[in-house]
Amino acid sequence: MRDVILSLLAKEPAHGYELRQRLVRALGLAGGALNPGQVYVTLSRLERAGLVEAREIAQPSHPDKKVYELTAAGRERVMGWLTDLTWSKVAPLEFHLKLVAAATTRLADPVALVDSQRLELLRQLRRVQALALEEPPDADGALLLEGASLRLQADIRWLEVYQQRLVERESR
Amino acid sequence: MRDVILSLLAKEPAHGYELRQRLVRALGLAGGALNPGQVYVTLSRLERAGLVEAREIAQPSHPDKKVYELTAAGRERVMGWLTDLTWSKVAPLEFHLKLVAAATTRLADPVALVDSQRLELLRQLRRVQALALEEPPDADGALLLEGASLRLQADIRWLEVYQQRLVERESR
DNA sequence: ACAGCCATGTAACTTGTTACATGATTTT
DNA sequence: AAAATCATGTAACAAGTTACATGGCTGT
Repeated sequence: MRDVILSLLAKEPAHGYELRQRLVRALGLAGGALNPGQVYVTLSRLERAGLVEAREIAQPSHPDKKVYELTAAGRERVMGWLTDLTWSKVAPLEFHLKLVAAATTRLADPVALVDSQRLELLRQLRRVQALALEEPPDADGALLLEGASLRLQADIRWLEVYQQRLVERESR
Repeated sequence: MRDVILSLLAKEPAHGYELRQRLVRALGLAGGALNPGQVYVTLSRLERAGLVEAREIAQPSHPDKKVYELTAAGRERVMGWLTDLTWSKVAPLEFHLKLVAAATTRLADPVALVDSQRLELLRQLRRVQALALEEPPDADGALLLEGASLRLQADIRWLEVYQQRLVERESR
Protein backbone atom coordinates (compact mmCIF):
# COMPACT_ATOMS: atom_id res chain seq x y z
CA MET A 1 0.00 0.00 0.00
CA ARG A 2 2.72 2.39 1.06
CA ASP A 3 4.68 1.87 -2.13
CA VAL A 4 1.60 1.80 -4.29
CA ILE A 5 0.50 5.21 -3.10
CA LEU A 6 3.98 6.63 -3.42
CA SER A 7 4.19 5.41 -6.98
CA LEU A 8 0.85 6.98 -7.83
CA LEU A 9 1.99 10.27 -6.35
CA ALA A 10 5.19 10.01 -8.32
CA LYS A 11 3.07 10.34 -11.42
CA GLU A 12 1.23 13.42 -10.22
CA PRO A 13 0.03 15.08 -7.03
CA ALA A 14 -3.41 13.98 -5.88
CA HIS A 15 -5.72 13.95 -2.90
CA GLY A 16 -6.87 10.90 -0.98
CA TYR A 17 -10.28 10.48 -2.49
CA GLU A 18 -8.84 10.57 -5.98
CA LEU A 19 -6.13 8.05 -5.11
CA ARG A 20 -8.69 5.70 -3.70
CA GLN A 21 -10.73 5.77 -6.88
CA ARG A 22 -7.73 5.19 -9.09
CA LEU A 23 -6.71 2.26 -6.96
CA VAL A 24 -10.12 0.67 -7.10
CA ARG A 25 -10.04 0.96 -10.85
CA ALA A 26 -6.41 0.05 -11.41
CA LEU A 27 -6.64 -3.04 -9.26
CA GLY A 28 -10.03 -4.03 -10.54
CA LEU A 29 -11.31 -4.25 -7.00
CA ALA A 30 -14.89 -4.59 -5.94
CA GLY A 31 -16.18 -1.34 -4.43
CA GLY A 32 -15.92 -2.28 -0.79
CA ALA A 33 -12.65 -4.15 -1.16
CA LEU A 34 -10.55 -1.12 -0.28
CA ASN A 35 -11.41 0.70 2.92
CA PRO A 36 -11.21 4.46 2.31
CA GLY A 37 -9.66 4.99 5.71
CA GLN A 38 -6.61 3.08 4.72
CA VAL A 39 -5.63 5.58 2.08
CA TYR A 40 -5.82 8.42 4.56
CA VAL A 41 -3.97 6.52 7.23
CA THR A 42 -1.21 5.77 4.77
CA LEU A 43 -1.04 9.35 3.55
CA SER A 44 -0.76 10.79 7.06
CA ARG A 45 1.96 8.29 7.87
CA LEU A 46 3.83 9.22 4.72
CA GLU A 47 3.53 12.85 5.68
CA ARG A 48 4.84 12.18 9.17
CA ALA A 49 7.77 10.37 7.58
CA GLY A 50 8.50 13.42 5.44
CA LEU A 51 7.98 11.64 2.15
CA VAL A 52 5.01 13.71 1.02
CA GLU A 53 3.67 17.20 1.65
CA ALA A 54 0.10 18.48 1.54
CA ARG A 55 -1.46 21.70 0.33
CA GLU A 56 -5.01 22.43 1.38
CA ILE A 57 -7.26 23.55 -1.43
CA ALA A 58 -10.60 25.20 -0.75
CA GLN A 59 -13.33 24.39 -3.21
CA PRO A 60 -16.49 26.39 -3.77
CA SER A 61 -19.52 24.23 -3.18
CA HIS A 62 -17.45 21.22 -2.18
CA PRO A 63 -15.50 20.13 0.85
CA ASP A 64 -11.89 21.18 0.96
CA LYS A 65 -9.35 18.73 -0.33
CA LYS A 66 -5.76 18.07 0.55
CA VAL A 67 -3.47 17.56 -2.38
CA TYR A 68 -0.35 15.60 -1.60
CA GLU A 69 2.88 15.61 -3.53
CA LEU A 70 6.26 13.95 -3.14
CA THR A 71 9.11 15.63 -1.34
CA ALA A 72 12.71 15.16 -2.39
CA ALA A 73 13.00 12.33 0.14
CA GLY A 74 9.86 10.80 -1.33
CA ARG A 75 11.29 10.85 -4.84
CA GLU A 76 14.41 9.18 -3.52
CA ARG A 77 12.32 6.49 -1.89
CA VAL A 78 10.47 5.82 -5.13
CA MET A 79 13.78 5.55 -6.95
CA GLY A 80 14.93 2.97 -4.44
CA TRP A 81 11.72 1.04 -4.82
CA LEU A 82 12.01 1.07 -8.60
CA THR A 83 15.48 -0.36 -8.58
CA ASP A 84 14.77 -2.98 -5.94
CA LEU A 85 14.83 -6.24 -7.84
CA THR A 86 13.26 -8.56 -5.30
CA TRP A 87 10.38 -10.52 -6.67
CA SER A 88 7.84 -12.05 -4.37
CA LYS A 89 8.23 -15.76 -4.51
CA VAL A 90 6.19 -17.07 -1.64
CA ALA A 91 3.17 -18.88 -3.02
CA PRO A 92 4.65 -22.32 -3.75
CA LEU A 93 6.52 -22.30 -0.47
CA GLU A 94 3.42 -21.59 1.55
CA PHE A 95 1.43 -24.23 -0.22
CA HIS A 96 4.22 -26.70 0.34
CA LEU A 97 4.10 -25.98 4.05
CA LYS A 98 0.41 -26.66 3.97
CA LEU A 99 0.93 -29.99 2.29
CA VAL A 100 3.54 -31.06 4.79
CA ALA A 101 1.28 -30.01 7.64
CA ALA A 102 -1.63 -31.87 6.10
CA ALA A 103 0.40 -35.02 5.59
CA THR A 104 1.91 -35.13 9.07
CA THR A 105 -1.16 -34.13 11.05
CA ARG A 106 -3.75 -35.96 8.98
CA LEU A 107 -6.03 -33.02 9.48
CA ALA A 108 -6.55 -33.08 5.73
CA ASP A 109 -5.75 -35.31 2.78
CA PRO A 110 -2.81 -33.95 0.76
CA VAL A 111 -4.04 -35.37 -2.52
CA ALA A 112 -7.45 -33.76 -2.06
CA LEU A 113 -5.74 -30.52 -1.12
CA VAL A 114 -3.68 -30.47 -4.29
CA ASP A 115 -6.75 -31.29 -6.25
CA SER A 116 -8.92 -28.49 -4.95
CA GLN A 117 -6.03 -26.09 -5.27
CA ARG A 118 -5.67 -27.09 -8.93
CA LEU A 119 -9.37 -26.53 -9.53
CA GLU A 120 -9.15 -23.15 -7.89
CA LEU A 121 -6.22 -22.13 -10.08
CA LEU A 122 -8.08 -23.35 -13.17
CA ARG A 123 -11.02 -21.18 -12.18
CA GLN A 124 -8.70 -18.20 -11.82
CA LEU A 125 -7.10 -18.96 -15.14
CA ARG A 126 -10.44 -19.02 -16.92
CA ARG A 127 -11.37 -15.75 -15.28
CA VAL A 128 -8.11 -14.10 -16.29
CA GLN A 129 -8.41 -15.32 -19.85
CA ALA A 130 -11.97 -14.04 -20.08
CA LEU A 131 -10.82 -10.64 -18.86
CA ALA A 132 -7.99 -10.66 -21.40
CA LEU A 133 -10.49 -11.13 -24.22
CA GLU A 134 -12.44 -8.08 -23.14
CA GLU A 135 -9.35 -5.95 -22.96
CA PRO A 136 -8.15 -4.18 -26.12
CA PRO A 137 -5.21 -6.37 -27.14
CA ASP A 138 -2.73 -3.53 -27.20
CA ALA A 139 -3.62 -2.03 -23.85
CA ASP A 140 -1.49 -2.00 -20.74
CA GLY A 141 -3.89 -4.25 -18.89
CA ALA A 142 -3.65 -6.98 -21.51
CA LEU A 143 0.02 -7.51 -20.76
CA LEU A 144 -0.62 -7.72 -17.08
CA LEU A 145 -3.25 -10.35 -17.65
CA GLU A 146 -0.92 -12.24 -19.92
CA GLY A 147 1.60 -12.37 -17.10
CA ALA A 148 -0.98 -13.60 -14.64
CA SER A 149 -2.03 -16.23 -17.14
CA LEU A 150 1.49 -17.52 -17.78
CA ARG A 151 2.17 -17.76 -14.10
CA LEU A 152 -1.06 -19.56 -13.34
CA GLN A 153 -0.29 -22.08 -16.05
CA ALA A 154 3.12 -22.70 -14.52
CA ASP A 155 1.61 -23.19 -11.09
CA ILE A 156 -0.99 -25.58 -12.46
CA ARG A 157 1.68 -27.62 -14.21
CA TRP A 158 3.58 -27.81 -10.96
CA LEU A 159 0.52 -29.01 -9.08
CA GLU A 160 0.01 -31.72 -11.67
CA VAL A 161 3.56 -32.95 -11.28
CA TYR A 162 3.19 -32.82 -7.55
CA GLN A 163 -0.04 -34.76 -7.55
CA GLN A 164 1.41 -37.49 -9.69
CA ARG A 165 4.32 -37.90 -7.31
CA LEU A 166 1.98 -38.10 -4.34
CA VAL A 167 -0.14 -40.76 -5.99
CA GLU A 168 2.95 -42.76 -6.98
CA ARG A 169 4.17 -42.59 -3.42
CA GLU A 170 0.85 -43.75 -2.05
CA SER A 171 0.66 -46.78 -4.32
CA ARG A 172 4.04 -48.03 -3.12
CA MET B 1 5.25 -16.32 10.23
CA ARG B 2 2.17 -16.86 12.35
CA ASP B 3 0.85 -19.58 10.10
CA VAL B 4 4.25 -21.10 9.52
CA ILE B 5 4.82 -21.58 13.23
CA LEU B 6 1.33 -22.91 13.75
CA SER B 7 1.85 -25.46 11.00
CA LEU B 8 5.13 -26.59 12.52
CA LEU B 9 3.46 -27.01 15.89
CA ALA B 10 0.67 -28.96 14.23
CA LYS B 11 3.25 -31.57 13.42
CA GLU B 12 4.58 -31.82 16.95
CA PRO B 13 5.07 -29.70 20.06
CA ALA B 14 8.32 -27.80 20.18
CA HIS B 15 10.09 -24.95 21.90
CA GLY B 16 11.19 -21.70 20.33
CA TYR B 17 14.81 -22.46 19.80
CA GLU B 18 13.99 -25.69 18.03
CA LEU B 19 11.42 -23.98 15.81
CA ARG B 20 13.92 -21.37 14.83
CA GLN B 21 16.43 -23.94 13.73
CA ARG B 22 13.92 -25.89 11.72
CA LEU B 23 12.84 -22.71 10.02
CA VAL B 24 16.36 -21.72 9.12
CA ARG B 25 16.89 -25.13 7.60
CA ALA B 26 13.50 -25.55 5.96
CA LEU B 27 13.65 -22.14 4.31
CA GLY B 28 17.29 -22.43 3.41
CA LEU B 29 17.98 -19.12 5.07
CA ALA B 30 21.35 -17.65 5.84
CA GLY B 31 22.09 -17.78 9.56
CA GLY B 32 21.27 -14.19 10.40
CA ALA B 33 18.28 -13.96 8.11
CA LEU B 34 15.80 -14.87 10.81
CA ASN B 35 15.93 -12.88 14.02
CA PRO B 36 15.49 -15.28 16.96
CA GLY B 37 13.36 -12.74 18.76
CA GLN B 38 10.69 -12.98 16.14
CA VAL B 39 9.94 -16.59 16.92
CA TYR B 40 9.45 -15.80 20.59
CA VAL B 41 7.36 -12.74 19.86
CA THR B 42 5.13 -14.80 17.63
CA LEU B 43 4.84 -17.59 20.15
CA SER B 44 3.84 -15.29 22.97
CA ARG B 45 1.25 -13.65 20.74
CA LEU B 46 -0.14 -17.03 19.78
CA GLU B 47 -0.34 -17.90 23.45
CA ARG B 48 -2.13 -14.66 24.26
CA ALA B 49 -4.60 -15.51 21.48
CA GLY B 50 -5.21 -18.90 23.05
CA LEU B 51 -3.99 -20.87 20.04
CA VAL B 52 -1.07 -22.54 21.80
CA GLU B 53 -0.18 -23.52 25.36
CA ALA B 54 3.23 -23.87 26.98
CA ARG B 55 4.64 -26.32 29.47
CA GLU B 56 7.88 -25.40 31.15
CA ILE B 57 10.43 -28.17 31.20
CA ALA B 58 13.46 -28.05 33.46
CA GLN B 59 16.59 -29.57 32.06
CA PRO B 60 19.58 -30.75 34.05
CA SER B 61 22.70 -28.97 32.88
CA HIS B 62 20.77 -26.80 30.41
CA PRO B 63 18.51 -23.79 30.56
CA ASP B 64 14.82 -24.52 30.97
CA LYS B 65 12.78 -24.69 27.84
CA LYS B 66 9.15 -23.96 27.13
CA VAL B 67 7.46 -26.49 24.94
CA TYR B 68 4.45 -25.18 23.10
CA GLU B 69 1.61 -27.20 21.70
CA LEU B 70 -1.62 -26.42 19.91
CA THR B 71 -4.87 -25.96 21.77
CA ALA B 72 -8.19 -27.04 20.29
CA ALA B 73 -8.65 -23.51 18.94
CA GLY B 74 -5.18 -23.73 17.44
CA ARG B 75 -5.98 -26.94 15.63
CA GLU B 76 -9.13 -25.36 14.30
CA ARG B 77 -7.11 -22.42 13.01
CA VAL B 78 -4.68 -24.72 11.24
CA MET B 79 -7.58 -26.56 9.65
CA GLY B 80 -8.93 -23.27 8.37
CA TRP B 81 -5.53 -22.32 7.02
CA LEU B 82 -5.17 -25.67 5.27
CA THR B 83 -8.45 -25.34 3.46
CA ASP B 84 -7.97 -21.71 2.51
CA LEU B 85 -7.33 -21.83 -1.22
CA THR B 86 -6.09 -18.31 -1.81
CA TRP B 87 -2.87 -18.21 -3.66
CA SER B 88 -0.66 -15.15 -3.54
CA LYS B 89 -0.60 -13.61 -6.95
CA VAL B 90 1.02 -10.28 -6.38
CA ALA B 91 4.42 -10.27 -8.03
CA PRO B 92 3.50 -9.31 -11.60
CA LEU B 93 1.10 -6.65 -10.37
CA GLU B 94 3.72 -4.98 -8.26
CA PHE B 95 6.27 -5.04 -11.02
CA HIS B 96 3.73 -3.63 -13.40
CA LEU B 97 3.13 -0.72 -11.04
CA LYS B 98 6.83 -0.11 -11.01
CA LEU B 99 6.99 -0.03 -14.76
CA VAL B 100 4.13 2.42 -15.01
CA ALA B 101 5.72 4.61 -12.38
CA ALA B 102 9.05 4.45 -14.20
CA ALA B 103 7.49 5.32 -17.53
CA THR B 104 5.44 8.27 -16.30
CA THR B 105 8.01 9.82 -13.97
CA ARG B 106 11.07 9.11 -16.06
CA LEU B 107 12.93 8.38 -12.88
CA ALA B 108 14.08 5.19 -14.55
CA ASP B 109 14.05 3.61 -18.00
CA PRO B 110 11.37 0.91 -18.24
CA VAL B 111 13.29 -1.16 -20.75
CA ALA B 112 16.35 -1.19 -18.53
CA LEU B 113 14.16 -2.10 -15.60
CA VAL B 114 12.70 -5.10 -17.38
CA ASP B 115 16.14 -6.08 -18.46
CA SER B 116 17.71 -6.09 -15.04
CA GLN B 117 14.71 -7.82 -13.61
CA ARG B 118 15.10 -10.54 -16.23
CA LEU B 119 18.76 -10.96 -15.41
CA GLU B 120 17.92 -11.20 -11.74
CA LEU B 121 15.34 -13.91 -12.37
CA LEU B 122 17.80 -15.79 -14.55
CA ARG B 123 20.29 -15.69 -11.71
CA GLN B 124 17.68 -17.07 -9.36
CA LEU B 125 16.76 -19.75 -11.85
CA ARG B 126 20.34 -20.90 -12.15
CA ARG B 127 20.63 -21.00 -8.37
CA VAL B 128 17.44 -23.01 -7.98
CA GLN B 129 18.49 -25.46 -10.65
CA ALA B 130 21.88 -25.92 -9.02
CA LEU B 131 20.18 -26.63 -5.70
CA ALA B 132 17.86 -29.12 -7.39
CA LEU B 133 20.86 -31.09 -8.66
CA GLU B 134 22.27 -31.40 -5.16
CA GLU B 135 18.99 -32.61 -3.76
CA PRO B 136 18.20 -36.35 -3.89
CA PRO B 137 15.73 -36.48 -6.77
CA ASP B 138 13.02 -38.18 -4.74
CA ALA B 139 13.12 -35.86 -1.75
CA ASP B 140 10.48 -33.40 -0.72
CA GLY B 141 12.74 -30.47 -1.40
CA ALA B 142 13.25 -31.46 -5.02
CA LEU B 143 9.58 -30.94 -5.79
CA LEU B 144 9.57 -27.56 -4.15
CA LEU B 145 12.53 -26.51 -6.22
CA GLU B 146 10.86 -27.81 -9.34
CA GLY B 147 7.90 -25.57 -8.57
CA ALA B 148 10.12 -22.57 -8.04
CA SER B 149 11.87 -23.32 -11.29
CA LEU B 150 8.66 -23.62 -13.34
CA ARG B 151 7.37 -20.39 -11.94
CA LEU B 152 10.60 -18.52 -12.57
CA GLN B 153 10.57 -19.71 -16.17
CA ALA B 154 7.02 -18.44 -16.59
CA ASP B 155 7.94 -15.08 -15.13
CA ILE B 156 10.99 -14.83 -17.37
CA ARG B 157 8.91 -15.63 -20.45
CA TRP B 158 6.49 -12.90 -19.43
CA LEU B 159 9.28 -10.38 -19.04
CA GLU B 160 10.52 -11.26 -22.51
CA VAL B 161 7.10 -10.70 -24.03
CA TYR B 162 6.80 -7.47 -22.12
CA GLN B 163 10.17 -6.21 -23.23
CA GLN B 164 9.42 -6.91 -26.85
CA ARG B 165 6.22 -4.91 -26.63
CA LEU B 166 8.02 -2.01 -25.02
CA VAL B 167 10.66 -1.95 -27.72
CA GLU B 168 8.04 -2.15 -30.45
CA ARG B 169 6.20 0.75 -28.87
CA GLU B 170 9.38 2.82 -28.67
CA SER B 171 10.28 2.35 -32.30
CA ARG B 172 6.92 3.70 -33.40
C1' DA C 1 39.83 -17.21 29.00
C1' DC C 2 36.92 -16.83 25.18
C1' DA C 3 33.99 -18.40 21.47
C1' DG C 4 29.92 -20.49 20.48
C1' DC C 5 25.84 -22.98 21.41
C1' DC C 6 21.49 -23.46 24.20
C1' DA C 7 17.51 -20.84 25.54
C1' DT C 8 14.50 -17.00 26.43
C1' DG C 9 12.61 -12.84 26.07
C1' DT C 10 11.24 -7.22 26.00
C1' DA C 11 10.67 -2.57 24.04
C1' DA C 12 9.76 -0.11 20.29
C1' DC C 13 8.71 0.90 15.75
C1' DT C 14 6.32 0.15 11.23
C1' DT C 15 2.65 -1.41 8.31
C1' DG C 16 -1.91 -3.39 7.28
C1' DT C 17 -6.58 -3.30 8.32
C1' DT C 18 -11.18 -2.37 10.14
C1' DA C 19 -14.91 -0.02 12.36
C1' DC C 20 -16.61 4.13 13.09
C1' DA C 21 -17.49 9.31 12.77
C1' DT C 22 -18.36 13.63 10.30
C1' DG C 23 -20.48 16.74 7.21
C1' DA C 24 -21.67 19.08 2.80
C1' DT C 25 -23.75 18.58 -1.86
C1' DT C 26 -26.20 16.52 -5.66
C1' DT C 27 -29.47 13.37 -7.62
C1' DT C 28 -33.83 10.79 -7.40
C1' DA D 1 -36.97 13.03 2.18
C1' DA D 2 -33.61 9.59 1.15
C1' DA D 3 -29.62 7.97 -1.13
C1' DA D 4 -25.43 8.57 -3.44
C1' DT D 5 -21.16 11.19 -4.12
C1' DC D 6 -17.45 14.13 -2.51
C1' DA D 7 -14.12 14.46 1.10
C1' DT D 8 -11.66 13.62 5.36
C1' DG D 9 -10.17 11.47 9.13
C1' DT D 10 -9.45 8.79 14.23
C1' DA D 11 -8.94 4.87 17.42
C1' DA D 12 -7.48 0.52 17.96
C1' DC D 13 -5.79 -3.84 17.17
C1' DA D 14 -2.93 -7.44 14.68
C1' DA D 15 1.34 -8.65 12.57
C1' DG D 16 6.17 -8.09 10.92
C1' DT D 17 10.64 -6.65 12.29
C1' DT D 18 14.80 -5.19 14.73
C1' DA D 19 17.86 -4.00 18.42
C1' DC D 20 19.02 -5.21 22.65
C1' DA D 21 19.39 -7.91 27.15
C1' DT D 22 20.23 -12.08 29.91
C1' DG D 23 22.53 -16.15 31.53
C1' DG D 24 24.40 -20.92 31.83
C1' DC D 25 27.03 -24.67 29.66
C1' DT D 26 30.65 -26.73 26.45
C1' DG D 27 34.78 -27.16 23.90
C1' DT D 28 39.48 -25.42 22.82
